[in-house]
Amino acid sequence: MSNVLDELQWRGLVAQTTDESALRRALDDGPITAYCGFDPTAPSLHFGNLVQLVVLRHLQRAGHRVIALVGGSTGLIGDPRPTAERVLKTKEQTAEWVANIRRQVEPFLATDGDNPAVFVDNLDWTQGLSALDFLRDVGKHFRVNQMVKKDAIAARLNSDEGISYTEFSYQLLQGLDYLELFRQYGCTLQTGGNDQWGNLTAGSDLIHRVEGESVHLLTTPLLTDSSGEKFGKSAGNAIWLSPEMTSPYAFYQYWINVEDASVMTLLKVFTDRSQEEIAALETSLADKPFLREAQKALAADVTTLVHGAEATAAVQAASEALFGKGDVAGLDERTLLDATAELPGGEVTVGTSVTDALVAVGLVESRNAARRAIGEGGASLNNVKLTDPEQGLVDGDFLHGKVALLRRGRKSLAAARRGGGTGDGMP
RNA sequence: GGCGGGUUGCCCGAGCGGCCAAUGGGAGCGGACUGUAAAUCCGUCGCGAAAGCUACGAAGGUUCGAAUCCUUCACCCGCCA
Repeated sequence: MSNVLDELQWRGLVAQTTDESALRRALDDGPITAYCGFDPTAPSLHFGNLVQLVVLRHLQRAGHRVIALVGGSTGLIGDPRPTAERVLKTKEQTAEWVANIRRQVEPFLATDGDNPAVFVDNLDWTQGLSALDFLRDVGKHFRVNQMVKKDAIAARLNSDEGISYTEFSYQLLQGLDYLELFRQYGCTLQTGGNDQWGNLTAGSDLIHRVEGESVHLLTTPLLTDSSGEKFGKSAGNAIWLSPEMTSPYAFYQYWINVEDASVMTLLKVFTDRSQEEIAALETSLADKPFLREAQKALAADVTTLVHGAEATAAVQAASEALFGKGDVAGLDERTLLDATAELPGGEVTVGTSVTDALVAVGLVESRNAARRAIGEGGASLNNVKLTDPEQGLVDGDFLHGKVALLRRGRKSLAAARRGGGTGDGMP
């Protein structure tokens, strides 16, 4: 790979760029400085941000200087979504999330050596800016006529809800970021998701007007599955990078379950595997799909990237034990406890009905739902299908006297850990 | 400020005094088939064992009975000033 742009392209990480040949030349001519922003819209980064982190990694490894920006100020305003106005977060909340995100980004980039990543917070150059200065120095360079043409804004103007002035101003703030980084660091490339194109051009246009310089933009495609849905949701929940919010086990399971039609795309995007390795996995997928080698490779690499090798080994072993051919009742105590330690679960006493147990471990939301699941034949105890919602857990159900394995559907598992008491209803 | 339209379950969207826990679609969930894949087909989808309870923006009211009628409030949209 002569140019990092080629690398990014074959991996499917490039949706749009400004003047591609100029960008290619700039990347060839020597290290440039690139930045990507991460707004604190949640306590943790998520799947979507991972794509951007991967892009920064590639750029840094290719010898370019990278800046990771956290949106301490843009997070206070809110990037307009095409669908609905955001609820403003408190300043305290935002500051807390900024700190979280900053911590989460660091491990993805080299922070020492001769080309350390730079971390900035856009609150640093905006909090002291007065409204009047902002309107005079920044606002004057923006044409409302152009601003309203951007997709997210146009969608909102056409919606019932409209858009607040606050969110309308968002692109000015992001534009200012790029200008600021251009001035401070000579930054000439901004990356982001393709849905950010409008915000990114706000910056490059501003620099062009104010500094008379042409700078570059690069966006990554929106990743969708075969039915056009965005990736990064599991049962309606986002896939977070924080282990507190999405356990390493759940994270690994998400990737292992990726549909065949998408796994090659995701391998290219998220792993560092070479073209040869990926081609080999593609052959395996075509010839021996039941081995799921591509999914396993994807899950292993990405989990390692986000949670480290140790966590990955643990969840791999757990997955093997829980989904392998063997009978869970036959697992030795150590393996069983290690495997179930990765699962969500709860304490349950002997005598508790399986209905209550399913609720207690969080596999279903209500007793009604538990009964329904059992009625549908969709729940099992230690891999034995349940038929009677009133069945009580007995001593023998707790394997090695400690934990019973509850399953909902094919792949939702939880551990019922034996709690104190007999569960006979007597205090 | 005036006039008009709107606010229904996760989302879209019907309902316009009892037959409404609320048609339909989507998403979700489960089963069959498989490979912890996709597609397909089938089932299911407020809480409660049940009686019943809670729900149709909020609060009151009319009525034997309201998501449906009236009043006030909040928010959104449009037109006019």
